[in-house]
Amino acid sequence: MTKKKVTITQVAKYAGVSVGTVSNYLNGTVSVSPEKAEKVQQAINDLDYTPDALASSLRSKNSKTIYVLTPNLRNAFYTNIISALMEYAYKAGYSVNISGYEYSDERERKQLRLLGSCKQGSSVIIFNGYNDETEIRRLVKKDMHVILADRQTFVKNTSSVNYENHQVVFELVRLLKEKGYQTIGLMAELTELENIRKRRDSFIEAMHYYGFKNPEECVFEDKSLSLDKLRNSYLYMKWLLEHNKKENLPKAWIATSDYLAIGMMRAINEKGYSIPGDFGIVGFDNLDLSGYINPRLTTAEQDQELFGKTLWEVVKRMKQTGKTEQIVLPQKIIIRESC
Amino acid sequence: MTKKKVTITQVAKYAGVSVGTVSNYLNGTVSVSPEKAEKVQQAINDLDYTPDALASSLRSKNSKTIYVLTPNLRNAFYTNIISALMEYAYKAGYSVNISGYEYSDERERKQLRLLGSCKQGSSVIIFNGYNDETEIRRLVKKDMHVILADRQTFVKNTSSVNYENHQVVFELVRLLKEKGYQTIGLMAELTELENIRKRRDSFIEAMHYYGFKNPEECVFEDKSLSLDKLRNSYLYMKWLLEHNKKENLPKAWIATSDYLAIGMMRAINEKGYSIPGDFGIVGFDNLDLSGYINPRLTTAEQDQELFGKTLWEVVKRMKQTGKTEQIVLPQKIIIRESC
DNA sequence: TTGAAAGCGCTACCAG
DNA sequence: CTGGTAGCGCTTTCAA
Repeated sequence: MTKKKVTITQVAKYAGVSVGTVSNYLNGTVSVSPEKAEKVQQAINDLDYTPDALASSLRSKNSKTIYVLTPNLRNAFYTNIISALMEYAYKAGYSVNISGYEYSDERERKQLRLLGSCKQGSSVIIFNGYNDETEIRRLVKKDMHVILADRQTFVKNTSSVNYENHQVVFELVRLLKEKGYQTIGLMAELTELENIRKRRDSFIEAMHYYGFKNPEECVFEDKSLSLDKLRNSYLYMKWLLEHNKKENLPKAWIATSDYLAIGMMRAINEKGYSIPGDFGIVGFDNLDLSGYINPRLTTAEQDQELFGKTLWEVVKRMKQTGKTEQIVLPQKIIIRESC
Repeated sequence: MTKKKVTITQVAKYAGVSVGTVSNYLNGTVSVSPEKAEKVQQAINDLDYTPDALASSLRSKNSKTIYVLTPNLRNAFYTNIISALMEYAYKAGYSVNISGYEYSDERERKQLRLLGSCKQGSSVIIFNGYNDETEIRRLVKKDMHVILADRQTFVKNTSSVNYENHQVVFELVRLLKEKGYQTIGLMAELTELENIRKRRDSFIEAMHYYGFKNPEECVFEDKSLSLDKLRNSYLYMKWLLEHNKKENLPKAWIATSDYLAIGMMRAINEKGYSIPGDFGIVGFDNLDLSGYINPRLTTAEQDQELFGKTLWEVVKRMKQTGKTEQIVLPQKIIIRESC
């Protein structure tokens, strides 16, 4: 009872024309006479024909899918960007293929390797990632368009889209200093990630610059913080609060992501401390939620819609011109209640 | 300077065997003698060959990609489920193709139509959605395996995975009654979505059952609430608070999603009211964040990891047996501080 | 403009 | 077990 797949050949036969004509009609590569066109359309309707995208791109070496490799889909930061990207892709008839590597570099390399079996000319967007230069070069050599997103590493013949991460940290430190905080701590995730490392380094620089002492000792980082951030930062902060006198902890905190900040806030709240009274907190990302929690979170906004849009534009331009480009997007500090 | 794509033919030539042998070696369909195997592997390494997935599935009519159609990626509910699914898919060498339809039924149909050009035998997972029966039937007719997720609509020859939405609402109403709330309101999104409608209907039933009067008047629903939930529920609640005396509003609220609940909480907070003192709130979903906000949100948990896993199992079973199945997953109420 | 024919890179089948 | 060969469904020459 299984209906046989309708092919272009059948359509051609039904319409009494050649497959070439049907193909031309479908793609508009060459114009087709009105009568034939009508017959073909009729056949398509009658037979309920849909072109096979696979066969099409096999032959035409031109795939309409964008591959996205991301740490995971559990972080709104990525999903917002990808959403925006998908939006543009959709309008242009592209589809988006997503995979996650859960912050494992081994796994990332594996996925990258898998991508090697996709059509040349496909676009590949890689979020963060590390220790992957070799695999990336493989892809580039296979003529894929790779775009490095939200990371600093530079690989030859790839494009990149990033947020500015130096100046914004300086501004954050200055803001906290101006608000009167005498000590500032940095709560940071896994520093193998380039942009987090950048924020860490800039933090130390800025602290020196603004006259704080021993900034190195104010950096709190932990591998656990890159996974299940909410829970682990909560646990970490809770531990800090239980094992230190309040006076010995920084009065203000910069968290390298809003998730971290929110987890910390929970721990601080539970201990009976107030924000921003006892501790000031600023985050990074400006998640949708960050303006709705209590107190509302001060954070460095990274415009994700813009990022997604930029990504799409780079994809398109690379297809057209084959040229790579490096783009740096600004961050903006959103001052709310938490510091 | 562009490197020509390495094909199976070249590998065969280089290794001094036939393409068939290389294919057999690669797929393990038929065993290959050790010497030949070694030669082939050598050739693969030397030439840096990667099989073309497209050509492979064109020929074998067996695609290893799962298509997911979701309202969007901005809701952690979906992304958590998809994350879990991706995890299983990844382990089995499948890839996941995601598109969003932004809650537009027209757009959903369009995407569904596009999916028609994918390989027969592919799996398609559709989250929510409505007015799409015709397109779904088309896909089924083309021998695709379609799985309806988180929706009640039944279409012949499709599988489905859902949460139980009737009993859980009864339990919620009972919980609030037992906590002493005299009036309960329901804050609900767009009711074209089957599961939301189900919650609404169950709410009215449950309210009657537990002796509340005029439950129909306690239903607050608005189309705006399905998009940008956080902001729009905040705005809606703010409006309600400004245009009604506190005594005239329900003392307890059931929101059909945590996002809605969080937006409402913000509005209540801003007005200077306390939770759960002045208003009790319960949500639906149990987002990661819901246990970390202030006050911690009581909510009906829908185990998203389990949902994703179930989805994957259904995909696999459909591929193996071709049989469809209907699965209903339980919800669990997580009692925290907000009521 | 149109039809015929030659593949895209791979798997499946067949004979040996 | 192996090599040869016929396609999967489509696009793209190329002549007509």
